[in-house]
Amino acid sequence: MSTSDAPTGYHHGDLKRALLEAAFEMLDAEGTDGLGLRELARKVGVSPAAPYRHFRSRQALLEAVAIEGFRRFSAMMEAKQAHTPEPRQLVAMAEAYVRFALVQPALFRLMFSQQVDKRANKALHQAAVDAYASLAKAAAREVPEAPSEGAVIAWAFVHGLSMLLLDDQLLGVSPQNSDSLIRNLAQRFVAGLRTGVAPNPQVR
Amino acid sequence: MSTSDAPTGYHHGDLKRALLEAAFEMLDAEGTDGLGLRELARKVGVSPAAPYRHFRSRQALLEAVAIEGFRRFSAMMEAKQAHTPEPRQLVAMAEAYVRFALVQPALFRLMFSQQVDKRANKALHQAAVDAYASLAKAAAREVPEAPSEGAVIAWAFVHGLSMLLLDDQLLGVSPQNSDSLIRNLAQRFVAGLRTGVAPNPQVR
DNA sequence: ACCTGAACACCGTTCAAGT
DNA sequence: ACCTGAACACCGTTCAAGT
Repeated sequence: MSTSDAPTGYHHGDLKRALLEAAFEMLDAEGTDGLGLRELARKVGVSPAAPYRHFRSRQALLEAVAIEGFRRFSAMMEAKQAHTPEPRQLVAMAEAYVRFALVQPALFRLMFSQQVDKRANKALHQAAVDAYASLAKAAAREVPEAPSEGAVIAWAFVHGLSMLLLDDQLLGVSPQNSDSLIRNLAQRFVAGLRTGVAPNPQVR
Repeated sequence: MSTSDAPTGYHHGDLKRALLEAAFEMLDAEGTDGLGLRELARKVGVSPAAPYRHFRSRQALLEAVAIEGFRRFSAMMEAKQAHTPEPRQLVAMAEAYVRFALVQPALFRLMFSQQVDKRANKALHQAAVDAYASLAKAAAREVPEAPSEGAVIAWAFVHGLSMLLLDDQLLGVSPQNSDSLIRNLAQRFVAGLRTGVAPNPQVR
C-alpha cells in the first residue's frame, strides 16, 4: 500500500514543489520570520542541506513565494474586474486589494518587503509590475486628463490602507467592522479621484 | 588623559543611552535585520549579556527605538504645520511625511513593522497615535463633512506613497525626480480630497 | 542528479559568578 | 546594582561524501 505508490525514495518526487507548498502553509501561521529553511526541510522530511539543491538561498525561496503571491494577486484582481460592471470597477478593485492583504497578511507583507529584491530578480519585478497594471488601468480610466498620476494616487491609497490595517494602526479610528469601513473609504476616495485630481494643480 | 575623564569603569555611565544611540547609528546603515543585540553590545564595548540589564529582549530594544522615531516624526510634522500658512498645510505635511520615510527608511519601516507590537506596548501605541494626530487634524479640516474618513484617506495615501517609494515600486512610473513627483501627487490628491470626498457616497 | 552528515560561524537568551 | 563568561538551543550556509 504505502511503498507501491511512492515514486522514488522520498517525497512526491518533486522536492522543490513540496518546499514551496510547505512555505505557503507556514507563511500565515508563523509569519515570514518564522519561515526558516531548516524548519521547512524538517516539515518536508529532508536534511537541512537539501533545499539548496533547488534554491540558492533562503532569500531565493522567499522570492519564489512572492512571485507566486503576485500571480495569485493579479489573477484575483483581473477576475474582480471582469465580474464588475464598469462604473463600479475601481471601487470593487480597491476593496479587493485591501481584502487580499487582510486575508493573507504575511504573504502580502512579504510581497512588498525588502526581504525580496525586485531590482535583482527580474521575474519578481515583472510579476509586481503585472499586478499593478490592472488597478492602474482602472484608475487611469477615471482620470483621463492625468492617467499616470491618477493610477499612482489610487495605488498609494489602497496600499496605504492595507498596510495601516495590517499594522493595527486604524483600531482607534472607527468602530465599524473592516468590511464596511473599507467600502466607505473606497467609495469616498474614488469620488474624490473623479472630481478633483484631474485639473492641473496650481503650483502655489 | 584617558582615565581621568572616564566616569566609571565603562561607557558614559549610561549603557542604556549608549545602546540606543548605537542602534540609531546602525539602523539606516544595516537595516533592522542587521541590528543585533550582540553586534550592538560589541559596538558599545560590552558583553553579549549586558544589554539585558536594560532591555528585556531584542524586541524591547526595537520598540524603544520606534518610540523615539515616532517622537521625532511628530515633532517634525508639527514644526511643518507651524511654519506653513493654513491653505497649504495639508500638502506640505503630506510631502513632509513621505520625505521622512525616504530620509530614514529603516527607521520608518521599523515604526510600522510587525517587529514592534503596539497592542502590547502602551507607550509605543501612544507615540503612534500622537504622530497620527497632527496630520489627521489638518486633513479633517479639509473635509469638515466627513472628518474622520478624510483623515484616514489622507493617511492611507501618504503612507502608501511612502511605502511604494521605499520598496522601489514606483521606479517605472515616472521619470521625474522624487521631490517633484511627490509634490505633484500630493497637490492633486489634496485637490481631490477637497472637492470629492465629502459628499455621502451612493451605496450602489 | 540529488540528498545526507557534519561542520562553521553566527544568533538571542539564560544564569551562575564576579566586582 | 551592574556586568562578565560560559553555556544552550537554535540559525543559514558549505562541503565532502554517499547512492
